[in-house]
Amino acid sequence: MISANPFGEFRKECKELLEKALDSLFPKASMPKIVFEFPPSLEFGELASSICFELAKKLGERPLELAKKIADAVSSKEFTLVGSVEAAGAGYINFHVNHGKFAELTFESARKLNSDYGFVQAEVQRKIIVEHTSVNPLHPIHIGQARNPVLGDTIARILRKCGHTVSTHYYVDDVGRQTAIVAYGYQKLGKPQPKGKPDHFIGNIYTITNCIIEIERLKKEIENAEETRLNEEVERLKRQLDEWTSIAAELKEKYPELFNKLLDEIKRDEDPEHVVNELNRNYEEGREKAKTIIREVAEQCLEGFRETLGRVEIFFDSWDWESEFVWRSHVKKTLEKLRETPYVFESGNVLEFDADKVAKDLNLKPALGLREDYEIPSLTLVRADGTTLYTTRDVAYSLWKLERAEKVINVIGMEQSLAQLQLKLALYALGYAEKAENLVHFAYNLVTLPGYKMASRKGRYITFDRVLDEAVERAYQEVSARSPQLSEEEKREIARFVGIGAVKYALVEVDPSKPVVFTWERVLNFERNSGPYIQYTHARACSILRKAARTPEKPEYKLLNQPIEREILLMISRFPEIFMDAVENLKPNLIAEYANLLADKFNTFYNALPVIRARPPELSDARLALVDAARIVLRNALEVIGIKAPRKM
RNA sequence: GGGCCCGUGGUCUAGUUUGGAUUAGGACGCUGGCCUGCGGAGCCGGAGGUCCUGGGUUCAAAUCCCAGCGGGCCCGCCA
Repeated sequence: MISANPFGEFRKECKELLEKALDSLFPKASMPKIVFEFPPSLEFGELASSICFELAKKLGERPLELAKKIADAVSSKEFTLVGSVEAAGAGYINFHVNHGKFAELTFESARKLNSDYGFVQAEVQRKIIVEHTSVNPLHPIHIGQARNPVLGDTIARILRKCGHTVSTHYYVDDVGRQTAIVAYGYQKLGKPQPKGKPDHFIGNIYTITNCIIEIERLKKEIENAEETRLNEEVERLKRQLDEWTSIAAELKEKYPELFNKLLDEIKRDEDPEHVVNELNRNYEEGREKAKTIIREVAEQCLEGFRETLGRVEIFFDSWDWESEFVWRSHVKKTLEKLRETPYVFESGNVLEFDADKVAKDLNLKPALGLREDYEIPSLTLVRADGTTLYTTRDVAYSLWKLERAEKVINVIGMEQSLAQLQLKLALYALGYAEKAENLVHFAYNLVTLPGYKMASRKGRYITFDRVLDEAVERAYQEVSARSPQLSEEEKREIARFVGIGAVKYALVEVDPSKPVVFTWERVLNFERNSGPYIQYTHARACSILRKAARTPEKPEYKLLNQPIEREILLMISRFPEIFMDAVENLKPNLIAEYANLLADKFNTFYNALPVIRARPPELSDARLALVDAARIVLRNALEVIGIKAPRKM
């Protein structure tokens, strides 16, 4: 017999036993919901119920007395996976598994299901779009943004594993002032061939151009403010100017040639900002000249992104260009429909969306987790010059996605929570309540640097490429020191998956809602609690199986009675439940944490007990089955978070 | 000013949604052991804690509620 969820079978049996016992003992009493918890130690069994504390009040008995009665009643029933039931502590009912039977079920299930073990299929399989990464094509992906692809890719992987049809989408944000700025600089340089990696090259042009334009803009604003004698305003602007001037000095030192050339060229324009705005408007209108230049820049950036993401084996099914939604009138049509609702109004020359009124009229605040007295800020849909804003265009894009999938998960940093809320309310306003409910904002917290704040517009960031380079280099040094006998090619290969495994693990391991402070120490960890540690443990398990060179013919599972063996058994049996928990709550970190804990236990086992030379042979066979099952689960867990499980390293 | 997120030994982190066991799990760092054993990227041991604070609910609170405090983010005709 095998099961997709061995621990679930045990849990089910415990529940049935407890229900029957309660029913026969207290046929008339209304029972609290039966939930189980994990005892603090295996001495107290594998599952426990604290129902007696609650029942004691209702029935006027002591919890422990009740627990004893219930345990006795349960014990008179027939068991299959349950081994024994007892009352303990102040009133717990503890359920122990029958180790022999449970080990057989668990290890045989893991080994037979193999690469499918743990991945319990969803009851309803859906079409799901996961939009993630979507870094603007202006500069390289930096380490602050790298949490996004790693989380997004893992979410896509776990959803696929439970049978959903998942499509990963990258939203190319090529519309807007920022892309116009970089294209402007690129044009000023005479459309140069990139030196080095194209996204890095474009990133430098962007930062420098943006900086020069900002300085010009601030100088003009200060002149204006001085004329009207707004002293506070002047001070504020001067502080901003100071900051940009120091950024300019940094950039000039780092990239003197590029900086000076851009400065000379931009100075020729009377009003660079006006040229940029013009370019932006021409692009939205789909004029050929603007299209050629902006697409050229964006494509170069994306080429760099594909290379970086390819290194970490993250790929996309669809690249959705924001401009397409503008040019093909999706945005215009959506705006027209929004205008017909009572929630859009003009203010000055701009068009505003009253998100708060929608929430109030449809009574959505409680469902959205908002207080009634919280007033949701309105959203500007259209600028005075007639161009649209990012969130406006995102409404059209979201509708497009929701027409193609039953559920859409947007992996976007939590700093965009308000915009995502306004977007959702726009869908409600348009009458797409069901679609709005199928739109999920998967919000994750920021990655920060200990010294200063990363700011891509200011050119202050550590690129993802650099982090990957460092990690692979460190891994190369490690592998060279540990295994000098390997060929150069083998060392390079191992260094690659070890270094990248370390980085991915570090980014996926932490609860997405918690902030992460980036340190090299965190990412370049190859010891306990790291990707490489789990990879190493997997390789160790493979090594035992390789040396044994036999399949376990007649394992006697009840001989696996050492505490560490029972702990590993329990963990392997629970992998399917951990996976389901990770899927339902979109918490990929649970799988990383689980894999690390299983690796810990496996290493303890490895060190304490012999496998191949264990006697009698039936015990050796049972341990071999355990090792094989652990190997399978470690591999499955690593693969579902996108980390390679090597046989050797 | 308003909203959201986070707060757990020196540092990092699990547990908080669904409250439970005299001992709040891990890791790093510190420290003492284990290299003739199936891979030492390992194993075994030790020291180190106001679970941010104060109230409340409960037989039981790191977990739930209220009020604060600290840090981050957002409240733009940026994305």
